[in-house]
Amino acid sequence: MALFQAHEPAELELVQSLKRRDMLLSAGQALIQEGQVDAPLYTLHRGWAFRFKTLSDGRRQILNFLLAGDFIGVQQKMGDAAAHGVETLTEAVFCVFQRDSLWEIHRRSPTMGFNVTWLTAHEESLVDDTLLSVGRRSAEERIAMLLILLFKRAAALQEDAGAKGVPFPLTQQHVADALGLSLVHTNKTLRKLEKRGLHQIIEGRLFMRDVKALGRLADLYGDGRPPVRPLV
Amino acid sequence: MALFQAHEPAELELVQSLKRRDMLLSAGQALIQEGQVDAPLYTLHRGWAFRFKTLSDGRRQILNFLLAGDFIGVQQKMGDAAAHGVETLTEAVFCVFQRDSLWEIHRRSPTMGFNVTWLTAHEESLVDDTLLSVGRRSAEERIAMLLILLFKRAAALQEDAGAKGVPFPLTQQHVADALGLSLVHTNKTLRKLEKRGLHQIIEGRLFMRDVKALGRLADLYGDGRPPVRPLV
DNA sequence: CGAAATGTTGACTATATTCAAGGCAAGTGG
DNA sequence: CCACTTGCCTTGAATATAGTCAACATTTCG
Repeated sequence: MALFQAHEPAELELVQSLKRRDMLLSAGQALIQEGQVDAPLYTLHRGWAFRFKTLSDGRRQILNFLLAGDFIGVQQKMGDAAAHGVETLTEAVFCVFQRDSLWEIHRRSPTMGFNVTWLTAHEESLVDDTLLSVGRRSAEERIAMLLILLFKRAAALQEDAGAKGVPFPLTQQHVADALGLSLVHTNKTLRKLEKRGLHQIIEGRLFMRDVKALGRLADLYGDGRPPVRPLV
Repeated sequence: MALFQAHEPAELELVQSLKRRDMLLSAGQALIQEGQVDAPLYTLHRGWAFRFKTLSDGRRQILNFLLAGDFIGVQQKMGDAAAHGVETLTEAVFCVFQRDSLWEIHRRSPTMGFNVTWLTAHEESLVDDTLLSVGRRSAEERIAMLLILLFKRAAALQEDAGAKGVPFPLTQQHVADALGLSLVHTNKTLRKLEKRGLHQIIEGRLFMRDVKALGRLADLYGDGRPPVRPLV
């Protein structure tokens, strides 16, 4: 797949040797509980998931969405409690690594170690983007931004996203929780943009009807296309 | 200093060999411009700074605050434009590395490479925390959270923070931009908490007057004490 | 000393939240 | 097969939190 770098056989072997097993979860299942100790490392092979945090009264913030190729669990140190939960949005397959694989990767392959750093930094930059949205964009702008970013990420994983759209497995509650909005306001804003002909969500698929207008709304720099990335 | 891990002589040497020079900036100076290409890597040795992003109409979001020991610039790939700016809050000393040091660190010391990954992941978790605040906490709660977190971080770098307070070089505009609030609302909320006796800011120093009440307000789990960390 | 940056406060407004009610589609059990 | 529940989407009305505007005080700094 064009999104991912080609890797040396030795690197692939290394990763294979650290891999424990595959894990299949159905939609809406928890992969990591908030506060869980010593959660393993994962990569997401297929499907969608998200990382989140909650306050004690139940308010939830989605930190980012996870798509194929995302690496999960670098944040917590060994022996630490997970600072965030991870839950699936669709049926999803994860590749499970034991906790100390992070160290093994660094020890046995500087290249792969570097890749892990890069992946981690890249994920941070996604959270940075969301923080800018949630802190400084209006509801309309936030939604425009989210649609563009998710569309681009999902489109990088498939062929003809323009015509067939991309999967959009989020409920409006997920959108609200990702953008720091209430469910009701999210619904109204989503409807407004759809009525203006900017996008459509039909049967769980997202279609971009006016990317330019959405981009203007979101004040998006650059093409927003995800960079080519390493795969662990 | 108790906050930082002890390192092997070989590791210290490696870092020294990659170091280009020291750099002194006065307060309010830009270290990295948003969009700047091929910015070097830095560590912050002394002083305070912050990372931020702006929208084209000037709205600004502060992503996080940087204190002594923080590593700067891992996010951008070689040849990439910086996705965020960095600016000093106080006079500050930075240690400058050339751009490819990141790779050299990984190549020449798996341990230090691992540390860089850890540091990057840790910084992400700070942004995660802020995103939770900005997305789901009220203005009062956000401010309580920010005060606690900055206090703990600053206190870890000095002796008797309880009595003498910690430096607090932020203007109210910085607080507003970090929390996604307007300047006026930030001012009013800050005054409200101060009148309730939760904290005081006097001559650029922050004093915690009722940490428990602040913690309750912020819905803070754990002790919020920053973990022991590697130094690069 | 004067200018510029920062902090403070009140009045007004707007964006977004909460509350409430209802619709639709899918799944479940009798 | 049909009533019933459940989850998700939709909409209007009332409310609240936070934003904007404006004016002035205070501090900092050249």
